[in-house]
Amino acid sequence: MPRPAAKPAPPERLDGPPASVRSLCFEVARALRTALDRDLARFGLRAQQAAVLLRCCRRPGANPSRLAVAVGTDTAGVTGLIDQLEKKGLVIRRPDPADRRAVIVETTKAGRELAPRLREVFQAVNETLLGGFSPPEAAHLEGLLQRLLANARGHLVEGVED
Amino acid sequence: MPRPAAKPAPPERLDGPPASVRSLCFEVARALRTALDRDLARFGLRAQQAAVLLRCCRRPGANPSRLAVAVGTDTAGVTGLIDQLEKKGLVIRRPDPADRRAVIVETTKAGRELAPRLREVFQAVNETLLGGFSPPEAAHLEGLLQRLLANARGHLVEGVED
DNA sequence: GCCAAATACCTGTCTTGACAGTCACTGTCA
DNA sequence: TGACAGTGACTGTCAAGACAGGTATTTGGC
Repeated sequence: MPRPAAKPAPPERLDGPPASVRSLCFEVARALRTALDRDLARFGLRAQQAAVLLRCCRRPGANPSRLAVAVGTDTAGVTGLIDQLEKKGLVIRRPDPADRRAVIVETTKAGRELAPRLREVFQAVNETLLGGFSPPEAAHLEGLLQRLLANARGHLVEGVED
Repeated sequence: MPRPAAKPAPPERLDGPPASVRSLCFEVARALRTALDRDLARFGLRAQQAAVLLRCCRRPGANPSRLAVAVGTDTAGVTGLIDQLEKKGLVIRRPDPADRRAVIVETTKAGRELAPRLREVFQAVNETLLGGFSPPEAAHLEGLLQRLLANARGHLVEGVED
């Protein structure tokens, strides 16, 4: 069951050196997730559950492995998310006829009907997030974030050879 | 006990519309946390535990409320983090003589000795993250992230009056 | 065709984030 | 002084991220 409403930690500057890029990334992500969870609460869903549902709608024939990559977790996490969505009657698991290890996740009628309203929530959050950004500015920001992401993932890969 | 090493989800592009700013924020935060956790694992700490410890070192006389704001969670979360650090012998709780409700979190000798090495890890991740960014570019990015954060938090506050 | 390796999914564990609820204590105001 | 709202910390609950380990199935090499 999703949280009713959230009173997130009060904004405040913390670090001696003004908030680093690193901590800003964490704070933005946290605020975003909280906003999504709160706005999705009236549909009885959390952000990740909604993301999985939308993904299933957009790309029929979804399986847990691909869903995991799409929503940024692993197959174990997706197993739980699908469990919840199945309990709510929004998706069903079906055995894959082509591969008996695999599972196909299909949306139910209820799931497909809910999807557009969830998309609106994501859309609204996206727009609020970029409020005051001109389209070229937003595109620029996107490029910068891509570079951050590449750097962060690079740091991960580097260390593997320890 | 911290995770030994991490094999994060393979990088891949997912969304029809190229990754949105929103999902990029999530992905960057996730990659960052994983990187920190992995690099801190050899000290037996997770990112949040290390953040709390460093905060206690930097600002002696820390209490859970302020720590919560500093590391981006609530007092309940901090209670758990302090529990872990106390079990590891890196901090101790002391009653606040001035306010019998309150607690002062102090670093132990072991905690203070560990701190510089933790700082190095955070520093290294910060530098990797900003690899290829010139100082003015990094400052610019910081400003953009501040705007994102304000927007995301604004969206939260907006909705409260529903 | 057979066996080992890889793959797909699941279960269980640990940690964290975000609450709600509780208790003890403080500060204030009548 | 005595009631009372507010505060600080804690407990408990639920969902999620990130693993390890396990089972069933497929695939590739021989």
